[in-house]
Amino acid sequence: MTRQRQLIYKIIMNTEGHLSADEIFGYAKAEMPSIALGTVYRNLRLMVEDKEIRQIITDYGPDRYDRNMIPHEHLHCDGCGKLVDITFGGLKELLENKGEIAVNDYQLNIRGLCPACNTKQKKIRVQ
Amino acid sequence: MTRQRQLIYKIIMNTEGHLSADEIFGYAKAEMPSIALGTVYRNLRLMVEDKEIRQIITDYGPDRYDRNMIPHEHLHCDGCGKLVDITFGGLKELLENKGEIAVNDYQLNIRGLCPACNTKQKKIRVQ
DNA sequence: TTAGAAATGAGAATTATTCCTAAACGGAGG
DNA sequence: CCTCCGTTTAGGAATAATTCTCATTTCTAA
Repeated sequence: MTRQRQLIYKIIMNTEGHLSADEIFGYAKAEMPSIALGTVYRNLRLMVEDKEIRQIITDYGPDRYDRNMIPHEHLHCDGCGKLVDITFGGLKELLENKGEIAVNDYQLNIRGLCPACNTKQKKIRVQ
Repeated sequence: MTRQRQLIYKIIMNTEGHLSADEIFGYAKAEMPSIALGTVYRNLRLMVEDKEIRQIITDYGPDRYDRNMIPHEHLHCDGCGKLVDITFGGLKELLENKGEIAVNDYQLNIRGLCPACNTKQKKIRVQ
């Protein structure tokens, strides 16, 4: 494992949120000014293939990368604009039973309101 | 509604599968050689906004467009390579009940085996 | 220590999509 | 039918994200 790959891995592991390749490149460049964007992309792809990290494909910008390998869903909140993790256990099994299919991997992207914004919204409605 | 938009709409409605913008452009050009790719993209975006058609974002190539507005999921089969529609009713409600969120829209992309390939696979295992 | 393999840095190339602008179209009112 | 005016188009340039190329550098193991 190269120094570059170690650094990229460390950055993702030390970050709570969801980083884009360019953001990771920015942080990496601060510690290792000679690193190239292509190296970041190559290593991200390799890590995704090795299932060390998770890739989130969205419809409103660049892909994002996530240290959380526990299967979970992503919610793009129309209220606060954030990309939020949602855990919804057993979806894989549910899909396999209902659909007569085999699921190797899946990605569920939701657009809607996160728990916080949804609660706010309900209160407004009640008033 | 312009002739261009009518043509694009007709092409999508007359196609069973999932077309990319470039494929739609190809069919449209056959009937109206002067049509521009930008026009195809613009009208596709407008139709998606008006919910006349559905956009499928994938992780292995260009976006695809689908006439089927009934909520459904997409399965990219590792066996035969096809992009298959899967209908799995009530997922929206399930998500809203479990997650305390509001769902405006969602997109579920599965990678795995379609019913046909899955059945084949099972038979092989049994033998 | 050195040959061969693997990974890097720098930037060109590719892919998918959006943006820009002058020209063409279309339909409401005369 | 004209003509005006807002809308849409064609064509191509621009952009954004990502991958590719290749000479150079860095590892690895004999």
